[in-house]
Amino acid sequence: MQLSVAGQQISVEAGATFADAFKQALSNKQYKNLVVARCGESLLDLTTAIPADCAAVEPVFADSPEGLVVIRHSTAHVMAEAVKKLFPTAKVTIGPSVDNGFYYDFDYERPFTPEDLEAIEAEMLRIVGADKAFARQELTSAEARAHFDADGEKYKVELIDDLGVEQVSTYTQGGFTDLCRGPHVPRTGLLKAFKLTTVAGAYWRGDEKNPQLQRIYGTAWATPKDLKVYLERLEEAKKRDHRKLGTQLDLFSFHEDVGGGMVLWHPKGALTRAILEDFERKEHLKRGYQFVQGPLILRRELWEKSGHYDNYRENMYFTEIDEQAYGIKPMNCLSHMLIFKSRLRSYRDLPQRYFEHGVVHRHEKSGVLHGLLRVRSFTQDDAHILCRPDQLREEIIGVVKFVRDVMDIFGFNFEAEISTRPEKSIGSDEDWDRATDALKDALEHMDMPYAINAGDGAFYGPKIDIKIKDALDRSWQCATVQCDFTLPERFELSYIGEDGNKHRPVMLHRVILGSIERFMGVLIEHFAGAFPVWLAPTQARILTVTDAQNGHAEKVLRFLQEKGIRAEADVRNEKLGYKVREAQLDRIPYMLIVGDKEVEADGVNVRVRGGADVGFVSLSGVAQIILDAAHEPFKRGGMSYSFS
RNA sequence: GCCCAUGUAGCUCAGUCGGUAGAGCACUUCCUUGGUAAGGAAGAGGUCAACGGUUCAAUUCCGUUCAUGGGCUCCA
Repeated sequence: MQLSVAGQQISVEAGATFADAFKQALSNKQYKNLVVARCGESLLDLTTAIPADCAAVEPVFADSPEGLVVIRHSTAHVMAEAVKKLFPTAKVTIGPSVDNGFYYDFDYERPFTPEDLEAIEAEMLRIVGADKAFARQELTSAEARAHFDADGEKYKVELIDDLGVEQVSTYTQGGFTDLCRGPHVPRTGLLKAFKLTTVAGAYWRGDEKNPQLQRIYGTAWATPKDLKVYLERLEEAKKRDHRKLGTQLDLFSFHEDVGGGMVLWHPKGALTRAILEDFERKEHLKRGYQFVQGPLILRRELWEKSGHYDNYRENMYFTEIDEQAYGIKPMNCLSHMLIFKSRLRSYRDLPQRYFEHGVVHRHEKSGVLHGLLRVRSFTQDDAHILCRPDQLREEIIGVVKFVRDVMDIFGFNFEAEISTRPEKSIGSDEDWDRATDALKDALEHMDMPYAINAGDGAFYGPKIDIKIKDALDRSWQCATVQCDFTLPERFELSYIGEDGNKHRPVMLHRVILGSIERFMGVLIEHFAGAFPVWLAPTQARILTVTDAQNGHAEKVLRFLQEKGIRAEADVRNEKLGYKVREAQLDRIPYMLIVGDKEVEADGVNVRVRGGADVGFVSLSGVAQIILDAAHEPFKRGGMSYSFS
């Protein structure tokens, strides 16, 4: 038969496998790097006989995204084999590939220890060294069920029962057989680069009511070199960890006596957030938002009316005084609605865009707290837009544009997701459909691709979530736009229309940065602590060579401060090298060195954060350099900003 | 909330097989006045996370709580 293999027409005998075909079409080197075959949409084992309906086949190499998925999945099987060999009473469950690696969940009588992981990894290396074949078997569900039942693999039996199909496939390598759709690499010898990383608890089928299993995570790559690069990237991420940098740069801390998830902002961290917030306020004013502010606690009845008491109570803090119950706000919308409601509104007044840096408290489960990225007390850059239905689309577009403008300043890329109606929710199907359509419509108008997150909306309406991608290509949920037809209903918000009758406004909840705390955490990691000049809490530090220059340092400091530059002077009795090192570790953008020469010439010697030596610069010259650098990120959008 | 691990000086960590603790950096003082990533010396600094239990004796063993870390589930 004739078929196209990697773009070449070749002929193969009937019954030939994909491996036979590739052997003809590929160089020896390419062939060795081959993992599976792709025929149309499906990936197939190389050992599979070429089906009659397959006219064109493409190779999938080890280092391709699809190839890596196969390698990781096969490595998971090898790990399961190793675990069964070392711990025969462990029950296997599932073991998929994930980003950068794989995991396999086991039911075992005790937790696995780091020493167990070493032993398992050593056993895996033996299995890989033996270069065993992965063999696929097709069998009926009944046969497979009998096989796993005989082995006491109750989880596999449950999986087969739930699949509810006639035929299943299994894969065997060495003495280990696993229920699996495949495909797999042809031989274990192709798995050249893996490492077990961690062991963790996980629920069977992700449900916390189910038994807790032992999950072993590993990473696997096409080559040892790729593995090494990945492990180095992990090290890099560790160095950028905002919790570590937060201590090193003296930005913030947590205190056991304060409670979990409560941040204490130190002067440098508080200044940086103040700059962020100031920047945001100015951008909101430019876009027609109005500042408002509500209290931290509101009477419980109000939360009952909004539906938060029924739907969100377990996440709220409550307090009581004079027999009056109050809820500490987990969201800012109620005050904003009451402000809207405080007087009669005309259709001419809409949209009303209320903005507040609102401090909210949410009692997140103790196990989910994570540095600044998940806290219990945080500040949202929150706004509620109350508008007419016909203004909805334009308002959503305005918000998405706002997000784009702001994220450009930081150099973040982003992607959008639309989340639809969850099970626990309020409002009519019609309202939900209308709101969801408006969100889709706005993203389509903006030519922004989006994914759908079915059932992931807030209880009061669907939403667009915007995830930003940082310097290490990790994504973070920050901005969100939530459409809400239900709260205006519950609070009987209205405006007088052109027709003189009352009409119901639509409310948009939206945040741009999300939470200031989380965004700060993301920024710290994105910039590895080296904030851009406009955000850096200290923009310049004056370093004296000896105390003979203290007077000049004082003069330079005052000069820069008068220009609105955040500067400080290091006049300690230390050597210059020592001061430079500290300034570098503190990620100060500009080090201004003053020795006798600079006093003489009335200027400074500039060293920038990256280590480059600018040389001698006059006082007005250095102020200009710093102010220009602070302005740089805003140039692209024709924007400007300065904190003073 | 669940599973596992961890909690010793401001930071990073040693240590005590049960007899109340140590280093480096940081801090203070002194010497040193040194030109681009750590000059030298001395000093001070700890209820060994908190609370209970076992013990003649607990920082060490056990329990509980709190906090932190890695996951699960959930979220800005």
